[in-house]
This record gives sequence, structure tokens and C-alpha cells, in this order.
Amino acid sequence: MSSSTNSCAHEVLEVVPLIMRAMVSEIRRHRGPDLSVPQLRTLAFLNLHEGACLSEVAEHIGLTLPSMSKMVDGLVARTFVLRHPDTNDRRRVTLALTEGGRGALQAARETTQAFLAGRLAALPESQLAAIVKALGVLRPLFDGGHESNDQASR
Amino acid sequence: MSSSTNSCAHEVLEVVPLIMRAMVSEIRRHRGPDLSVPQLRTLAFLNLHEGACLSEVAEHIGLTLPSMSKMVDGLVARTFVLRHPDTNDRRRVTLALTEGGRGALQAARETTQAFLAGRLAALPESQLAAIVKALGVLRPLFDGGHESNDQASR
DNA sequence: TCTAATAATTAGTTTTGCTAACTATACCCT
DNA sequence: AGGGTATAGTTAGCAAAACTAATTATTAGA
Repeated sequence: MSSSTNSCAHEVLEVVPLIMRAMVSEIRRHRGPDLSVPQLRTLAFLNLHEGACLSEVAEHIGLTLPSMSKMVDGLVARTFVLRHPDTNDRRRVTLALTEGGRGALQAARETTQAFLAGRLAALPESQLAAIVKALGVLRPLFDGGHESNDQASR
Repeated sequence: MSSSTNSCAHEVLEVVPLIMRAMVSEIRRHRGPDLSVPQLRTLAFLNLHEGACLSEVAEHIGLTLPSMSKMVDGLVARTFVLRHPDTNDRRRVTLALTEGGRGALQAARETTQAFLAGRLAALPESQLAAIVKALGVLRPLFDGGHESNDQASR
């Protein structure tokens, strides 16, 4: 393990939480339809994985099945999500975004992206490109990760 | 606002939460002295801002004063933090890390950094350098931010 | 000096996430 | 085919964490 690896890890450890905190507090500031961050993450996951079942969502978000079930209750009550029984396996419940759910997600994304763009506006093209490239390298390292999502260790 | 700005914002919006989630779940996996993420953030803030008062910490972390007060109760009970009355303004309580607190923070940081280094190990020097540089550009944009931290909007 | 503002705490409630227990369905294996 | 085990989801009950409202102590200002 090179020392560049460590100093890069150090930089990630410092800067990523900084950005994340700014994003989260921006989301909270604008929460029109009053969605918490985990709820937004759930909508985002469903947007990508149409028709995922409850367990899959719970696993991905990192909640237990009961907690996710209750969170989905709330999303269903606000008509952001629909529950359908799976036709193949009737134990499963598949989830789908409604138009309203997609809209809420889109709205939250847009305000957050606009906030980020505001911060980035000062940068010249070359630096923007460098950032995109660097994040493109990081993404696959953390995307899906180990899939070792730990229900057990909690 | 250039379109590069927007695509960069988009990339940040996608990748930063990904990395953050991996870090948080790693922290939770290893929590030896059983510190929550907000507690760790509190210790980190106190490490940088020795002698900050309770309100300042609450503002920075994004908690209300009562919540922060109770969290500090816990940190004091575990002897990670000390409360001192401020000599100038006796309403204020200033906070300081103990050696134990500093140690706990350091330990958590090291395990997280090691985790990150593990993920980054596959990358060649050139890409590591590019990432460090890109994050170095991002950092000042989100460091301290606008200081417009909102107790009110919550 | 008396009133208003500020810093922190306490009290009580709400939210959220957990474990345990339960129901229903599917899988397996003899 | 039938019975035991495993899996998916929900319900119930509880614990942790964060909020609002109210309280106390201190400072600042009219």
C-alpha cells in the first residue's frame, strides 16, 4: 500500500463528509414534501430498480425488514409508492414509484443539484472536468461495495 | 452556468452519497467504543475547535441545543469530553476533549481511513493524485459553506 | 434597575429503528 | 404427496435519539 493511497484516503475521509453535510442540510432546508434522507434514498433506489421487493430495498438502504416495511407504509400513505403482490412468489411484495413519487424524487434531486451547481459555478472548465473524472474513478469502488451489508452486526 | 457545471454537480450528487454510505456502514461495523456517527462528528469538531461552547457545536452538527446537551451528557459520562463553565460569560459551557476522547476519535479515523485505503489500493498513482487534487478543489467550496446553518427550518 | 435576550438544562413527546413473535407462502426431501 | 424447514412480510413492543416547550441562570440594554 503506497503512501499516496493513504493520503488519498485521508483526503476522502475529510472532504466527502464535508460535501455530504452541505447536501443534507440543503435537502432539509427545502423539504417541500417533507421527505427524510432515507426516504429519498428509498425512492431513488426504486427509481433505478423498478419492481424491487421489500427485502432488496431494505438490504440496500441498510434497514431491517420491519423498519423498511414501516417506512414504506409512510411512502404508500403519501402515495409515493405502490405495493403489489408478486405474481410468481406470493410471499413477496414488489414496490413501484407512482408518478408523485417520481416527481418528489426529481424535485429533491433538482434542488440539491442546483445547490451543488451554485457552489461549483466558480470553477473553470478544466477543474470541473478533473472532478468529474476523479469521481468517475471513485464511483465503481464504492458502488455496490462488497454487498456485505450487515443486518447482523447491528 | 455552464453545462459542465451541471454535469459535475450531477456526478457529485451521485458519487458522494455512495462513498459516504460506505464509510458510515464501515464505522458502524467497527464501533469499538460504541460511538455513533454524530458523536464522532462532535468529537472531530471539538478537536478542531478546542473550547467551543455548546451552542457552537450544536449549530455545526445540526442538532438542537437540548439534543446536543444530552449527547454531551453521554460523552462526558464516558469521559471523552469535559464541560467547563466559561469564565467570561457564566451562561456558557465550553467543551474540551479529554485524552480518551482524542484517542477514540483517532481510532475511529484510523479504521475508516484504512477501509478507504483498502478500496483505493487498486488505483495507480496517477489516479490517486488526480483524486487528491480534485478533492482539494472541492474542499474549500464546502468547508464552512455559507455558515447558514438552520436551526429554524426544522 | 427592570426588561428583554441568550445559554443551557429539564421534561415530555414524537420519530425511528430494533428484536421477537406471528402469518403466509415456497422449497425440499424422503 | 406430506411434513418440516426456510423465506418474505407484517405486527407488537421497546429503546434510542431528536424535537418542542418550559425552566433556570446570566448578561445586555433601555
